[in-house]
Amino acid sequence: MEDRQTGPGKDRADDKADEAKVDLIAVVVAVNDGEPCLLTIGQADTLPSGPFALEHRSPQSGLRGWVEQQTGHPLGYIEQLYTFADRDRVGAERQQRAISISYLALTRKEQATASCACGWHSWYEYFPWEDHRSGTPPVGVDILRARLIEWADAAGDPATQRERRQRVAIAFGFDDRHWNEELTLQRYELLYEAALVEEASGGKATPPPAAVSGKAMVADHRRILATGVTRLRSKIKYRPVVFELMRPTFTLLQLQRTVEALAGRLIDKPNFRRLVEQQELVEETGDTSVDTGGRPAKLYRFRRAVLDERAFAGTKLPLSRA
Amino acid sequence: MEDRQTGPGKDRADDKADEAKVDLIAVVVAVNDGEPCLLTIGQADTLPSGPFALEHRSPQSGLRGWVEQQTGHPLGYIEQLYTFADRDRVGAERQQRAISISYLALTRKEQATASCACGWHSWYEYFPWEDHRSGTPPVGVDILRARLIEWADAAGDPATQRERRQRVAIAFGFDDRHWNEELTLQRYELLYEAALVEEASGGKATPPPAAVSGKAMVADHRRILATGVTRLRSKIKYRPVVFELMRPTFTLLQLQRTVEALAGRLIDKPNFRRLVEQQELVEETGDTSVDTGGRPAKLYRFRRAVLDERAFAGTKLPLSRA
DNA sequence: CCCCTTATTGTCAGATCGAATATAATTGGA
DNA sequence: TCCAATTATATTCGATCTGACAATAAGGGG
Repeated sequence: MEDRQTGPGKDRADDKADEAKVDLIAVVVAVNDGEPCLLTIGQADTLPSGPFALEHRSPQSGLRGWVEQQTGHPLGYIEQLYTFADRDRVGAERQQRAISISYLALTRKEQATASCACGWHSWYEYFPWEDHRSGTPPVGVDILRARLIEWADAAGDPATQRERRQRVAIAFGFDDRHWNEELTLQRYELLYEAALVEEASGGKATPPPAAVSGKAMVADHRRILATGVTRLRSKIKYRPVVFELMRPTFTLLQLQRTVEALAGRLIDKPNFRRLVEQQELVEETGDTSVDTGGRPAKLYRFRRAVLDERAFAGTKLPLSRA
Repeated sequence: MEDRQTGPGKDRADDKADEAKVDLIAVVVAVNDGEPCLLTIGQADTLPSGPFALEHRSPQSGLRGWVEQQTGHPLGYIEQLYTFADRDRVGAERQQRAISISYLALTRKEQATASCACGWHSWYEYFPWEDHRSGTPPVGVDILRARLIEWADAAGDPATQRERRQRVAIAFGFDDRHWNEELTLQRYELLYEAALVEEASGGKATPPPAAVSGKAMVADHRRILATGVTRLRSKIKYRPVVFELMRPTFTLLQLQRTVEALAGRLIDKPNFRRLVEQQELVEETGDTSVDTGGRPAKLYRFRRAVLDERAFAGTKLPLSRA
């Protein structure tokens, strides 16, 4: 079975020119005090990464090694995100192809080890327009809106103009449309196309100030981050992954704040409680939290058993429409 | 920005040993007469694939080239599935790492070109236990069930026994649990672990006959197919991808049969109609179908405009519980 | 004209969801 | 000590969605 001789993928002329460098790259997320944080190295503009080497049994294990070596941070939950392999994705300087297999990792910040050239930064530093927890759109969105409409109207024919305006309106929830937090990647790609982020166009156009257009990253790392944000915002709605980010014991409000941090929007407290409880995702520990004013809150822990008990095709947190 | 010097992934010692062969591999799906079909080459046991070469602008374009060359079939819709890269995934014979970037492609069978060493096969030939459209579980599932329980009980300690039994029951919907059609990959991996499919264990154990355990495929192609089935069964619920598989014009029953073919289960006709219509996914053409007995059916076409109009975070076809 | 087949429309009860209200248990200050 | 502020927790209500089923319409063939 292993040694077939017919069919392709085997009968190719084995030209060594087809070989490629393969990198592993990680979007490592934690949530602290209601801020979703990203683990970076360098000038807070680089994701941890390293080459996929022969001694690695699997890409996951290779990734764990690189992240731990570069940041001192051991990883828990990991899932594959996407494989980036377009020819021009990393600049045209090298003739060898650059392939990056990206992963999303969830941890907690506390286990931080001491000194290293790494740091945690709120992911809203990179995407200021993604944080809608204040109820209203963040500052600067009006500037982006103006520039995006400018870009749409700069198109040649009216059909393209309309099409661009519509894409912008849907992605950003303009014109009475509701904000869809899962479109992070679409929004970033739109801003890139409109040359409103620093990474685009090799610095020909002049993007808005960083407070509006966000902190840039090396190569296409910010796009990879956007991919991770989109995946995570989608996944918390049907799989109990939030708990990877929680301490062993927590209050329901802490849990809610974590979800809100990831989703970038507020959710209704009673409804959130109802959902979490009727899904039996958590159980009381019996203790109550040391208080920050007001009535003490019960402490809960995640019922790991649910991971085995159920198949989770619909765990839905209350994050639908507007 | 492109020529950073700090950070990893760059400061590595450039040992050529880290290079790898990267393959592109396609799960090409069409639906004909209510049967979901897979495009294969070889002895109907191989997915179209080929090396990712330097001249390819992107993996997608490379994939299109390989599939067209090997099967004569042009591809339309493509999405990335998963990147397989574990060291032992393709047999231990070669010392070089084998990486496969897999894609899911949706087309229609009609555009088939003439002679080539390729063919279409119902995907239920590979996964007989996945077709629940008759209402009851397919024949042979009782055999699998017995063998799976046998496997569970073969575990050393009682804890592992219980855990295995529970995994089996959830994945296959035993013990009054409902059948979840999205767990195709989980089920295949369970059968693999229990050595009930031919690919497992190098032929040490004796799996059930092919009519029960399904047709085997080369290397890990069947696992890749299972990944594609899972993805597609999940995706039809929240994105209007079914229409990639339909003719330009179709009746609502044809549309329903296509969804049922993919999902492997029957759905309620009036509810399906209601959903499709209230989502405004289709519009009438004005014509009616040439009839196969009974009242003539209106013909519809897909409203491509919805792809632009909406963001599709919840299009849900009626495929929830039992 | 009757019967069979398929298409199309309609109804109804239960579950879900978003929104809002009401009550309980603390802390801190008057 | 009592009141006000704060946060936790419990309950209600109506709109919508969903799954199940029933009813009617429009053809073809005897």
